Amino acid sequence: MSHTLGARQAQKQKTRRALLDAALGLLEEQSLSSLGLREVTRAVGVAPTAFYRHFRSVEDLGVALVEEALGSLHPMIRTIVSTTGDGDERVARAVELIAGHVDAYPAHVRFIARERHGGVRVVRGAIREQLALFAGEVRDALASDPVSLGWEPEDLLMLAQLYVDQMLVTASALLEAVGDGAGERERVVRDAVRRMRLIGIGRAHWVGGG
Amino acid sequence: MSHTLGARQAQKQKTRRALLDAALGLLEEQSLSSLGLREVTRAVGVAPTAFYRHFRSVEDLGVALVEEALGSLHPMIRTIVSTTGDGDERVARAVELIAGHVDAYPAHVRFIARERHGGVRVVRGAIREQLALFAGEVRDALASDPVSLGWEPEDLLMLAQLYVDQMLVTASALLEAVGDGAGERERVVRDAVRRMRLIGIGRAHWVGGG
DNA sequence: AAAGTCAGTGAACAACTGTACGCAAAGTCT
DNA sequence: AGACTTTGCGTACAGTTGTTCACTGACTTT
Repeated sequence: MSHTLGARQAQKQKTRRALLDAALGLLEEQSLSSLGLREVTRAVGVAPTAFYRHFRSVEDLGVALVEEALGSLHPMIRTIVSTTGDGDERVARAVELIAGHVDAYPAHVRFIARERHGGVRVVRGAIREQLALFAGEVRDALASDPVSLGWEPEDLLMLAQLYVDQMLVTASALLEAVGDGAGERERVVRDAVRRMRLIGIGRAHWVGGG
Repeated sequence: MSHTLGARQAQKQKTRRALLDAALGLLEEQSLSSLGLREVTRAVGVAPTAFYRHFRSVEDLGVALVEEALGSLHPMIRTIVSTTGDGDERVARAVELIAGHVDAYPAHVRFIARERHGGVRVVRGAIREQLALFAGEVRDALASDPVSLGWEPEDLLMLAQLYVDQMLVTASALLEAVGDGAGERERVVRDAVRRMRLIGIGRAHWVGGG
């Protein structure tokens, strides 16, 4: 069924990639709901109608971008979550990992930050779904940690969501910081570390019920 | 200088309001960078060219919306911040206040959440600026609290930003919850309260330096 | 009462949009 | 080798967009 992906499929994938990349580039300075199909094909250098061979609409392309941007992030989540060591070390390691990802895929990060609350319903839904998966993974990791012994399941999920949100806030802050001076980036990283540390302290002294 | 604002100016203000409201309505299901000038005037029932009598462009209208949506929020910030009482009471009061605001001005809240990372640079800048003002106010309030005695100024601002971010996260979560069942809303409120409480606990046990 | 201001009009413009249709040509299968 | 499939092309259409211009008519000022 899958020898080496015939030259036919290969070319198709290539065009598809080009469309996705061009869209991602254009989305650095606008949002998905204003992105035109023709705009994308023009940037790639193919006829407008070629678009339909790959996506049913721009919204469809948006969903594909979500899966690409967030689907590939699961390994990183697991890496962060399974990192051993002292609390502060873990936080620093996690923020470094996030910063590295932002440097490597800035357009993906910007896209997610922008479209998470953006104007396209299905894309918002796709992002929400992926983030819920992340929160689930983080919660499971938190659950298998002695610190979480007295915790109720509900509170664990709450904390996991807080961590996921912080991850996004940090990523988006880093993105905004690349424009400003070089020192700005370090300031953002330091701030992110301290936010995470404060949350960690809250976690350590948490008392359920209330 | 301001007798009773002649019938001329009054009518102008009325149309301006209509434009802002129509735009706000249209922005519930799309983002600013895809909002057309003609779309807005059509919704109001005036000629496209009338738009220019009030705003230079749609971006301009966006900035006006930011000032309207966030400028009017300063009193609420001060109310939250100056509320006295036990920690948990304050948190519950604050979340209630936020929830009330979301109920009263859902379109404004949606607009801010959407355009904070949206595709229009000047609007992002305007929002960022207002949020920085909020963070400053919160920091000042935190500074004049005995709990913050050992705190460095930098850390106080960090905490203030964390609170402001949480406010937005809560507001946007409440917005998404109105569609789902009635119980969903209470769940979101409970979650928000616990997040804020956890942060408060982290604050109480914070140790600077490190 | 006359002169001036100015919010809103309506027609016209070039440029753009998404989508439908049939065609070409290259890859794949029998 | 021949039949089939399918990616991409070109043309065309109706509808939309932002912006310009000269205009009307109600309100203000003198």
